[in-house]
Amino acid sequence: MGRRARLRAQTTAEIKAIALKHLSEGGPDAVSLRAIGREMGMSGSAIYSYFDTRDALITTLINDIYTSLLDQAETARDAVAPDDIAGRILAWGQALRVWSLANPEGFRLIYGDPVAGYHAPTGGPAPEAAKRACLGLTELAAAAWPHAKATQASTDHQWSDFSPGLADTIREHFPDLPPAAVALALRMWGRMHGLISLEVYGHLATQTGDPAKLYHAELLDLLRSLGLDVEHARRARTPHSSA
Amino acid sequence: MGRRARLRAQTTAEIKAIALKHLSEGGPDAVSLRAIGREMGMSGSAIYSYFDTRDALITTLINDIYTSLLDQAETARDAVAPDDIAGRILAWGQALRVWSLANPEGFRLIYGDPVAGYHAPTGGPAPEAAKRACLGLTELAAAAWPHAKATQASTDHQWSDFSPGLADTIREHFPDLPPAAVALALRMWGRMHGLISLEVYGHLATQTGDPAKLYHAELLDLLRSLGLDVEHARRARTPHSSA
DNA sequence: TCAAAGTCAGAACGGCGTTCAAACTTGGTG
DNA sequence: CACCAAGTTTGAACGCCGTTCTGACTTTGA
Repeated sequence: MGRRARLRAQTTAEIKAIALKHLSEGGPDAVSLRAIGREMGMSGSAIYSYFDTRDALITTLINDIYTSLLDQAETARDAVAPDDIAGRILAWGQALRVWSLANPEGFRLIYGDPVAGYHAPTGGPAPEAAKRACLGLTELAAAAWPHAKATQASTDHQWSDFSPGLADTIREHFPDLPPAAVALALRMWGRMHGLISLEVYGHLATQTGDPAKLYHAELLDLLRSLGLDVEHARRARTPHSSA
Repeated sequence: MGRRARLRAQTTAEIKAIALKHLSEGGPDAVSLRAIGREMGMSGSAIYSYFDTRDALITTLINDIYTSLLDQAETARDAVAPDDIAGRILAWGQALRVWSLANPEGFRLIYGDPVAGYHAPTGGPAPEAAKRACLGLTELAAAAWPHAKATQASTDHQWSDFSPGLADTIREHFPDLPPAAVALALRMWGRMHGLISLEVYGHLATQTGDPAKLYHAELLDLLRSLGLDVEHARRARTPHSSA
């Protein structure tokens, strides 16, 4: 890599770093090409050498942020013994919430309206990270499935209910998993996402002063509905931290 | 009301109507004072006679939209016999999803980033509607509580966990309700919100082709975890409509 | 009748994303 | 070495935005 390419990579990284700083400090609309250039001592239009458009910059930000979220979730999960299924689900869920509250603007970027007028490129904002999220969840659901299938099979799901790409990927990694378990994974995702989303967007703060306790109770209820040992997980309760 | 006040009310209504049209057609950033004025044959600055700022207009839009959501949810719930608790919860949940998919931009306005740079006035965007939402949910949780308390009391909640305003309001309407039931109401909200939010923001479309089935399964699981009769509710299953 | 209050247009300010032509810098080839 | 092509950067420009301000016009009510 020649000198030119090195400078280019460095400038690109600086643009992204400043964009991230502006994002966390001033929200999505503070990520402006002109403002970034101003802070770098460049004109706003110069950034077009590095990103075709503002949306392209936002897209790479989403990619980076989504990846960091999954790094954290996977790390938290893998810190728990593989046979402690309840603990792994709990760790994953807590990691999601902790990360989301620490990076609310990142959460908004991934799961909310990224930015005014932004439209994600085809294939979603961050296909790679989304796939990891889906697989991670499915792994947990697969581990819990032997305990959960008795209570979770009440609705009939078919493979045709899911997108072909997802179905193939999952059957490749988990050959024996029935489609109902994939539905369970998506519903687990929804359960975690619901309270976190409400909290990040400020809809819980007006109701409860201890959202952490609420979320933990929800995770325990989830574990219970999966037929997993709740007593064990309750001892690992996180302190009630406020955001 | 004099002639002048009548004209004023009419113009205000027209501004709101056009703003709603632009919102549903072009997303939040299409709600621009200049564009509204242009469509009405007015200058953009003239709108400042009716709304102090763009945020004020957005705030009243949120109020109207939030109110329409709750009208629909309450109507759907009240169409079911009061003693059919499972049916009422199901009706409420389905109404939330149907409305949200029919008014995705409204959903984003209420529960997501309303619009670039918008900051809600103190007390939340629509305190009145939010209160109705909370009370409606609590009513359902209260009705289900006799069946649910055996399984839902695993975490200890106190009244001090909730904001004083909420606690007082609820104790006024439901004197005998324990705080754990309020926590249950909030968690029910979170469960419904999670999948709906993922679907509205397009995160489910890449995974499943039948989000309605997934959501219905989630509601059934919720009812089951409340100790309610699921068989009866399953017969009232909604057809699998795609958004 | 007449002043106060309300309503409106139009210009202006500073912000934005984006485009474009022109200058400048760098890289590699003959 | 010279030289050209490619990459980089600037600054002006276009059209959009929210907001403010001034001045004209209309309605209201005493």
